[in-house]
Formats: sequence, structure tokens, C-alpha cells
Amino acid sequence: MKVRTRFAPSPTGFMHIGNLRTALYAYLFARRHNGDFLLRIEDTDTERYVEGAIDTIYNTLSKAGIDIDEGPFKDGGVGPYIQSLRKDIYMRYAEELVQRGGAYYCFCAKERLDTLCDANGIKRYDKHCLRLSKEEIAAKLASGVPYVIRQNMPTEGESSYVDMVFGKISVPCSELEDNVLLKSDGMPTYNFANVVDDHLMGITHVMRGTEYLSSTPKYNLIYDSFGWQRPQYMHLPPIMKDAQRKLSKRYGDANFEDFLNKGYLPEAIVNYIALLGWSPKGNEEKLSMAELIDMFGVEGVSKSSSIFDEQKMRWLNALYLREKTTEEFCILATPFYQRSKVAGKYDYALLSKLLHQRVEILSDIPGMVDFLEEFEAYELALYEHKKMKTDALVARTAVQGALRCLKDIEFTEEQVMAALTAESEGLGIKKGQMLFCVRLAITGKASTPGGAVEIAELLGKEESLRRLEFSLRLLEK
RNA sequence: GGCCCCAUGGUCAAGCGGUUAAGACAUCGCCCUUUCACGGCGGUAACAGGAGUUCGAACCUCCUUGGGGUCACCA
Repeated sequence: MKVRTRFAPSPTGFMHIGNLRTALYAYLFARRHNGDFLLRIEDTDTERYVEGAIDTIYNTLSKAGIDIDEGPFKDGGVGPYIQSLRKDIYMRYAEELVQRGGAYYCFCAKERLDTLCDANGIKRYDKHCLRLSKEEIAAKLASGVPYVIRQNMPTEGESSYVDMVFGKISVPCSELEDNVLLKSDGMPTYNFANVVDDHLMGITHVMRGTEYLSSTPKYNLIYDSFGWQRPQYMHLPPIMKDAQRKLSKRYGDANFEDFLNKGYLPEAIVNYIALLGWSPKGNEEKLSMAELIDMFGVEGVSKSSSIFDEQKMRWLNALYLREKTTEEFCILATPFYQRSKVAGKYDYALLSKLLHQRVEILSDIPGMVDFLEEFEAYELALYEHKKMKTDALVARTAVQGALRCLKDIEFTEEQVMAALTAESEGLGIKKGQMLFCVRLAITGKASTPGGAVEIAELLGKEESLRRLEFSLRLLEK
């Protein structure tokens, strides 16, 4: 049988990293087995629907490099792929399930439901309407009493299945409640729509979060009542913010789009989340989509939750950034130059040459480059460098010398370098000491995206000399 | 609380009865170097605890502890 997997998000207007990983695994699994990957929108909860959410889902998947074989805008013959458009289908199947004894009509009012409690004080339906006679049901239906359709759970025994990652899961049927399958507004609940759709759409493998691990037996019972074949399940542990908290919308940083805006490359994000909860056989961690498809398998999927480590994603991002050409980097970096103090004032291509190999995420750029426009008094302690054997005293000599030798030359990289080299020899200090001090004197920063000569050239002669003089005054105090 | 699940360094994780318990990120040190970064080399750092089973347990069993999930006309 051809493998078919699906990603079935609710259109809540937000593409969470955890959801994206679920989609990714479903996609990788399908591709690995030459199967199909479908997108289905689960919008049966009309109250949670957010305008434009479907576009967000589409855009995210597309940027992430996850392509869809069938979905709302790409019919594969088993549509529609939006649940609200399938209302009549669920209705039909719900009625059939009632015929088969797997479900029943329930006319209980909210007030009655609220009084129902089990020994632990937990609300639980008591199968009251299951005992209604055919005539009573027909009469209520005819007189238009609002109703829902509930799943008829067995009261004894246990229901079990074998999950692809967790192995055998079994739950006592006594734990299972007669959940609502069809709401009074005629919409199905997740419990029902999911089963009906997965079956009708030919889904063979269901990937989803572990929050469904222990309710899956319920869904399986529906498959059984219909006489349908149950799919395989791959439940995925959650991605956490820390040991206790799940990564979530509430903490704001779990959104794919946010990471993009921070200057993460989609391929780095995808690569990183693929590794969160799954590990490849070998030791290679930088993996392209093609490699992921080739290597993905359940054996590597982890059972325990994992904490999202942005630091490691930064590292991966840096790897991806470095393998771009400087031209490509410049294009990616431009929006971030625009956002910085140097906006419009420097040659971005020149800046990119220096920054390309030093940037981990693009949003670091402004902070790395602002010193070009921002120069003020700094700590003289910066001149103390153990290995260079420099201090404020050496610096004074070096800066004086630099000022002297740079005044009358043409400001090219070669000339500046030659002048500083010669000057340091004349002063009897090391070239490294000279360059270190000059770099500091013209930037005021411990760390800069280039050496003295490169920065000097970037600043130009006038500004370089101005800064040298400024620093000299600082050093002479 | 009932039920389900999970548990290897700070983090991601390999490991499927016999290993000096991989590797990566982070961290620290050294080297390279015109700063920073890159790169190279090296270090610190883990089997939650307790009982079994076994000649032998990170791996199997049980208990404890800790954590997560779930118990909706939400998905």
C-alpha cells in the first residue's frame, strides 16, 4: 500500500516550531517511502478560526521546503481538504456509526451534564441517552430537540495498539468516556473528523504529538466499529522551552516566522528541528532536506521530550551562512544593514566581505557594525592585551606613530599596511602591537569584524585620523 | 486524583547484556592569527535512587523519586 501521511493543523494563525517539526517528520517519512504528503485544515472549531491562517501555513511549509502533494489548493481526488467543507460527510458517517452501534444520539442538556460527576469529582457522561428507545429518539429528533452524537465506548476490557515509537500502548476501556463525535451545531469534533478523514483520504501513517498517545485507543475503536483498517501511529514527544514548559505561543519565541525575522535561514531551522527528537545514524549533523529524506526513520525518533536550544541552532545557521557566496550573503544581510546605524552610508558589498564569515545570525549585524557610525570615549583597559603585550603606554606610542605615518599617504589597504609596518619597526614595537592598538583606537571596541587596516579603509582617511587623534587625547590624559 | 508515557553530561543525543559510556552545541585551555571570528588540538562534565534477574547491567524486571500528557460540544 502506498504510504500517505498528512499534516493537519488548525488554522489558529500561528506556525509553531513544534507543529512544523510534526509536519517535517510526516513529510520526510512520506518522501522516504515514495509516498504522498497531504495538508488538511482542521477548522471544525469555528471559534478559533483566524483569518489568513491558511496562508500562514502554506507560506511556512513552502519556505521550509516542505512540498505538498495534495491539499486545499491541490486536489488529489479525496477532497475537500478543509474540514468545514466536509460537514455533510461527517453527518452521514456519524449516522452510519449510530446504525452500527458505535455511537448514539444524546439529548442531554448542559444543565444535566453539569451535575454528572464520578467518584473523584470529575465530570463524566453516564450513557443516559444510550438507554433511550427507538421511539423516544425518533420523537425527540422530530420535535427538533438539540442533540449530539456520542461515541459508545465499551465499559470493560482494554483497547491497545502498537505505536511506531512508543511500542504497545493499552488503556482500560473504563477510562474512556463517551465523547461527543458530532456537536450540536452539526460539526464533528476532532475525535471523529480525524478518523473519518484519515480513512477517506487513505492516510496510512499518522504523525502527531504525544498529547494523543493515550486517546488513540478511542479513535481506534471508531475505526473498528466501521470495520476500517487502523493506520499506523507515530507519536512525537513535545519540544520544550525548559524542563517544565512546552515551547508555546505564550512565550513568543516559538514561531517559525520570528526566527526568520531574526535572521535564521529556513534551511538551518529545518535542519535543527529535524535533529530535535530524531537523530541520524552517523555523526553528521548538517543535513540538507535531501539527506534528511534519505536518512529519516522511526528508529531514530526519541521518546522523551527535548529542550529547544537556540544556541545550537545559531551554530547551524552560521554554517549555512558561511557556505553562501559573499554576494548571496550581501543580499541576505542588506535588510539588516538598512536597520543599522550604517544604513546607506557604507558599501554593503565591502561590509559583507568582512562580516560574511563572522556572522552567526543576521540580526547580529547591526550590533557588529554600529561602531562605524558611533564612536565615543571607551575604557583604556581595552589596550591591555596579555599576548600582544600591549597596554595604554604602548598604545600611546603606537597611536602617535600611526597618526604621523598615515597623514600623508593614499588610503589604500596596501599603503596603510606598509606605512604602519614601517612605522612600528621605526618605533621598535611589534607589528601586531601596532595593528592591535590602531584597531582599538579607531573603533573603541574589543571585537570588530576586521583588522586595523580593513577598518581604517572602511572609515576612510579623514575619519580614521579624527578617531586616532581622539584616542591619542584619551591616552594622554 | 485515575489512566497513559518518559528518565544518559548544562543542552541535543549514540548506546539495544560485556564499550576506556560515542558525537555535536555550550564551556574551559592551548595552537594558528593583524583584534574578533573561523580552523586545529586538548580538557571539564552523564547512566535519578533502590532492589532484583544474570558470571556480567546504562541496557531486562519491580519499586521509589522526578517530569510530561490526558481525563471538553479544543484540536
